[in-house]
Amino acid sequence: MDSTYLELDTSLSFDLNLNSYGVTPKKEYKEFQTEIINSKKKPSVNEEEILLVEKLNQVIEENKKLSELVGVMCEKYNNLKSQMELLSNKNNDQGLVASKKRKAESMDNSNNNVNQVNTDSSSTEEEDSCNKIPKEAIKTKISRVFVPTEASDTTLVVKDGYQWRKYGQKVTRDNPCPRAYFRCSFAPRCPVKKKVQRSAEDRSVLVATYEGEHNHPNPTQAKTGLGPNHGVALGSASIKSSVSGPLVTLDLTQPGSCNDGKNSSPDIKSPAFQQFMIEQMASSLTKDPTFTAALAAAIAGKW
DNA sequence: CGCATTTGACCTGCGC
DNA sequence: GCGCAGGTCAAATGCG
Repeated sequence: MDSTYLELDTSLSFDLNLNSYGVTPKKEYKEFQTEIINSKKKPSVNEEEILLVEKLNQVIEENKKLSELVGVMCEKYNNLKSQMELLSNKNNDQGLVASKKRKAESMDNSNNNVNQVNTDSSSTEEEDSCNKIPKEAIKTKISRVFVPTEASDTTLVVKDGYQWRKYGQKVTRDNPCPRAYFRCSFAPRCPVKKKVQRSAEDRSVLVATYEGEHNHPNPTQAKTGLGPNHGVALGSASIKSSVSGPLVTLDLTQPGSCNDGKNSSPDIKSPAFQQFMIEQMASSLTKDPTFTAALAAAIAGKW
């Protein structure tokens, strides 16, 4: 399988500060502040200037906090990833001990097979061919999407273009915010599930975990010729803009596959790829009208 | 009336 | 074996 990783490390999160462009945010802001002050020589606008500087400082602080948050998230992701690699290595060493999957999941699979038994036998053949490997590692693609929302917004809705039907909600131990469970309802047999929960650390961030792959095109993107999975970027790393803000997608697909347990895409770690990602992020931000409008508003002191 | 959402009950895996 | 926690089911409820 072509599972790919977004190898995010803390350095990348610092790259988000645009350090890679040779310009530190602070420096840029300071230059900007002096520019503003120099450009406005009227003594009557002093108060306005002070106000502007204060607001810019606020933005700097906010940027700092966001960078720290991304850093923490990346750190945790890397920790989890290394743990998962350790676990998968263990499994390989032990001759791929059968995973203790829940009966419900196997029932889901059997239901799928029942549904498809008359029309499609390929799925059962596929399972037979990979009998020795845990189904989870083969069939379940897991990716995580971080969606910035307003903290006051209590709805656990992540607009990704697909149609979701909520089938459950649960409060988990590690997070006081409830977790909502969704199934893709666009196609009746689409196996994709989605869990949405607010981040315990930052209530303004929704964490959507996608499991599985859509067996149909994205309803909203089908017109543009994009194939399945592009809407949530399953199986790939992506940064994209949305109405509510930029989405950061992390693919948590396990390294274990039918072929091997090694990372199949080392290029992602390369500086070139990270540079590409940075450029994509910068491009997304500058192209995002919401962001540019907010920036303009901040400059104009209208926040 | 049909569909989506809510929510308590139930099921299953896991650790002790 | 028991209890806990995560995940799912399905009846009740709400809404257009």
